[in-house]
Amino acid sequence: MGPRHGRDHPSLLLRSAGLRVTFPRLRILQVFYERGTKHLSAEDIYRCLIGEDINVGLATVYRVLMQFAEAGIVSRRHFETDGAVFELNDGTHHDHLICRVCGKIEEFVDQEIEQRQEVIVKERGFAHQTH
Amino acid sequence: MGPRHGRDHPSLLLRSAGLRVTFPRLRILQVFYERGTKHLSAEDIYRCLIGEDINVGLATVYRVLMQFAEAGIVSRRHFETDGAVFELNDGTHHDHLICRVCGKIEEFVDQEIEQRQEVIVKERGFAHQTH
DNA sequence: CTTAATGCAAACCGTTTGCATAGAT
DNA sequence: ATCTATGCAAACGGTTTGCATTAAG
Repeated sequence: MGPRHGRDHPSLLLRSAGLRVTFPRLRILQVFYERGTKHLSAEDIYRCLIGEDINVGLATVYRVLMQFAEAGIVSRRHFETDGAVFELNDGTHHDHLICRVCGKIEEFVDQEIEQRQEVIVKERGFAHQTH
Repeated sequence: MGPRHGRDHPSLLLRSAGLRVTFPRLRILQVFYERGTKHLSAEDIYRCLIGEDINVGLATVYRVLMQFAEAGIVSRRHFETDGAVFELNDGTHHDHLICRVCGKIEEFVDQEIEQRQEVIVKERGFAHQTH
């Protein structure tokens, strides 16, 4: 059921998310595919789209990113800085390692940590549900 | 007398942080001590101080919180929501478990996770430093 | 043709800052 | 007396929204 992006044709990806296929949405997807950086702010994306033949407004970038996030196409992250960054979902979960000096973000997955998190959530999960 | 476990007299705490002892700073500290909730936004604190004999401005709340954070008295957190929350430092490190439905925050510490994090940071740490 | 998506500008919200005044040492 | 801290209001940056227009289905 989980959308397998990354290999799907962008139009199909949008359709299967129940979104109309429009220029801004395609273009924003493209930026994610093209860009080396994995974590992009709305502004980052907006700046990539300025000065092109067809104009895309900043408000649209925000709207599209929100829709993408709701559809599971991207994830919205906040880290410790103000302002959100968005990251294309590739179906794999991972954590982040952020350099406090240069802000560089590296990703990692550690099975031990994942397992312990599961245990802890389970331990407390029931308490939450009764709340 | 000497500092008592975990909670110095507020004035001493401020002094030892190199901060002048002022009404707003004392009052904001008090709010942290009195409030059951551990994670407070600037607004939360501000609202606690409205309608009292002496007025404390919102800008002051922000300024004081920033100073407290710099002095290590509180920590600033962002979680996934917009807006920062502040938490009194008690010297112990912990992680957070946040309910996606009601927003409730629980704290926990897990030694296995802490150790794995150490390992991972070390593994990648050198790469960072050369950067 | 119908309904959703877009651009633009204005609104918004949390946070920061400039400035004249009050307050701490 | 000095020099910092405060309140207020205005500025700010990121994000959202109202509305008339355009484009997708």
